[in-house]
Amino acid sequence: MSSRRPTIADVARRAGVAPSTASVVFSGKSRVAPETQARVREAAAELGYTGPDPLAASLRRGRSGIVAVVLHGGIGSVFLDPVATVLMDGLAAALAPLGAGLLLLRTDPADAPGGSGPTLDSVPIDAAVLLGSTRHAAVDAVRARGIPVVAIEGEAESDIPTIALDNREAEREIARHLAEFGHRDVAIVTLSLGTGDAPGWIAAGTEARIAMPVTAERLAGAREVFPDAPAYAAGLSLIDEGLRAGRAIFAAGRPTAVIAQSDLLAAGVIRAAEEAGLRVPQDVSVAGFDGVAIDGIAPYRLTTMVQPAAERGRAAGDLIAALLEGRDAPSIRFTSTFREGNTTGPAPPGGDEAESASEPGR
Amino acid sequence: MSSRRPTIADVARRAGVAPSTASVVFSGKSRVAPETQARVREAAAELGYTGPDPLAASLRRGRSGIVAVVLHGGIGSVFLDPVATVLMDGLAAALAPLGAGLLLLRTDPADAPGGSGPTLDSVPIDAAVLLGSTRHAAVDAVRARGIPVVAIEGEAESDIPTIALDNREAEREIARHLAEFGHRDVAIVTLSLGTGDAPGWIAAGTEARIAMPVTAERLAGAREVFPDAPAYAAGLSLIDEGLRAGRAIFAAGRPTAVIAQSDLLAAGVIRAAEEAGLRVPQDVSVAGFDGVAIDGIAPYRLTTMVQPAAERGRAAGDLIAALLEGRDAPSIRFTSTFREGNTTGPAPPGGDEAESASEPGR
DNA sequence: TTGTAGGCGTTATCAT
DNA sequence: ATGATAACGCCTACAA
Repeated sequence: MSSRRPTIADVARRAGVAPSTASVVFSGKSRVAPETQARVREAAAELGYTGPDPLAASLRRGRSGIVAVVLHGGIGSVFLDPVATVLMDGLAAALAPLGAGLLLLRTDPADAPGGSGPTLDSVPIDAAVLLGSTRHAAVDAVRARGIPVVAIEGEAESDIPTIALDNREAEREIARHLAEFGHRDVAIVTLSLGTGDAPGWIAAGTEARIAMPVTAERLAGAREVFPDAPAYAAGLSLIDEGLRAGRAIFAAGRPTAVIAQSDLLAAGVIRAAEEAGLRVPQDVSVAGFDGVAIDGIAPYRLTTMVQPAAERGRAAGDLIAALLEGRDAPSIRFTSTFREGNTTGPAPPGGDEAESASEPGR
Repeated sequence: MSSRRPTIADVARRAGVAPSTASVVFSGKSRVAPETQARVREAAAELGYTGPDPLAASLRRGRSGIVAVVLHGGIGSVFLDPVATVLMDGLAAALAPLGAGLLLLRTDPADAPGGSGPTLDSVPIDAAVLLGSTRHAAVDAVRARGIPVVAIEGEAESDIPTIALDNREAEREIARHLAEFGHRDVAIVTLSLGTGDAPGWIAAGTEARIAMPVTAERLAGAREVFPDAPAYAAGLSLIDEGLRAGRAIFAAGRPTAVIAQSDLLAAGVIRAAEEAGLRVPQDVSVAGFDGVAIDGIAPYRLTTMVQPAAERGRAAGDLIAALLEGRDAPSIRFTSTFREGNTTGPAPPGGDEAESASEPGR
């Protein structure tokens, strides 16, 4: 018969009430006589009406109940990182009471013209969370529209409220831990530089061009303690990438300790050390960063800086909630805490030939 | 001054054109004189108008550009599984040309009354993808509204189009591979039962109650070859869970082969074997399932059934695209292919005491 | 090429 | 407790 889906107006008509009354029956916003209520529900059932259309309701309310999460790179590569995963869980938890869901968006929809993918400004969102860098063309447009935007790990200079981490201080702390153990000959494995360069040793000039804030900050922290340590940049935060980096490092020299910028990388470095016949921590100490649970690295317990990932996600959610209510909310900076595991120990005695791991790359 | 955001009508007025003209300038749906266009854009810039409101546009078009992905459990636990991750990537890729983004929704919004979380029927979506089970209250409501729903790994009996996998046949195939190698004494490690039970040996009666289709199907396939093999149910698909299961198995007996229902579980079983002083594959063979890249299990290459995870995700996306265009689209069943690695081999000779791994649990 | 008009389906407000 | 009305902001025939 009718090809059109029934609307709340149809239901109201059939039940013999006003549309506004029917609406209230579904939203529960105000009291309705039980009898009227029953009539409305009955009419709805007869018509096959399943409730207000979310799109129309959203327009009317001015809220879609959707928060965008802007990712760098594909879903696959982002969620391989347990930190991102935990962050998202925290975020989802904080947003759930708002009834808001998470919409995954990527920054670079291949720029193909003609609308290849969904974009920040083509999609009905109430707010956005930036996961990597805050530099993104559509961000300004979205903010201009009055939509709250929050960043996790963004550039410091931006005026976007940020859920930051004490990357530099934390990395310095763990570097000091190694220094106190007597380590002098240390190598560093960094996260992606974000420059598009392939993984490999970081040349002197490259260091200033690092595009990923996290990477740069953690490196700077380590550098405060070990200014001349050679650094190898990994591609992604993965065990296998750490393995590659570790192989390169142990092929080039015999540092007594390796500082990895993530626990996954550290796990890979440990593998590489084992491969090279080195015991951890007797022959070489390995330190990580993040402190999230890593599947499959038992029986090691990494010495690492534990960042409050879930709390950060939750904080982002709370911040959004605040902004959405019109309160204004400040950036927050979280602190990491040192956790000693069984992967670091005193520097082995002997072989004090300075800089045995020095600048191998070229 | 004005507190209200400018609308396209404001822009049109200021530019001295009709609203429809301004609209066309932004959508590019039809040619507009360059000069008019410039006037409109200028007016927009002056007013701080950043483009049509996606919500209003969506209502008008009847499309929100959002596809829901319904997950079982938190984001954290779902994305720990590389298969899910790859599936999602494929899905996102297939949906991008449609300009559709992925909205993450979980099945069990803690059931807290009063609307604790976003739900399938409270959110403006164009379609939905069910990731785990298809049994979900809101699904019917959504389908009643005419919204396409597609399942990945759903119950067979449902009338929802499904992207299926030959779980049973595939697992039978790999079991046969082991049988041909002479293995008779085999243990099985299954994925979650979905019953809420804690990990542990599967009692005879439990087997019929398995709620996760994948688990039941793969188990059935293995059972065709090894009807009496003891089976241990893991909680999640994780290396550490496989390790736990493996420990339990090797503590209880000395099977010559272990069939794990996922590669992650297999990786854990291998660890457990190493712990127990068993060499893989000389002393014990280990077979997996999925064939996705697993971070950190080098140098092993698992013998496994490779499922086309990315293709499945893409197929789900294509299916949705078809349904959205009104074409109707059939369920698809994908086939897994056997891949021999270095973790399975001939059953070791000797010790033929039948069923050395038999029913240890109780 | 540009303008006019009507409606997409709701819900908030105000009156009754 | 219920009803009438007016937006929410846009888009698309259709007419000029």
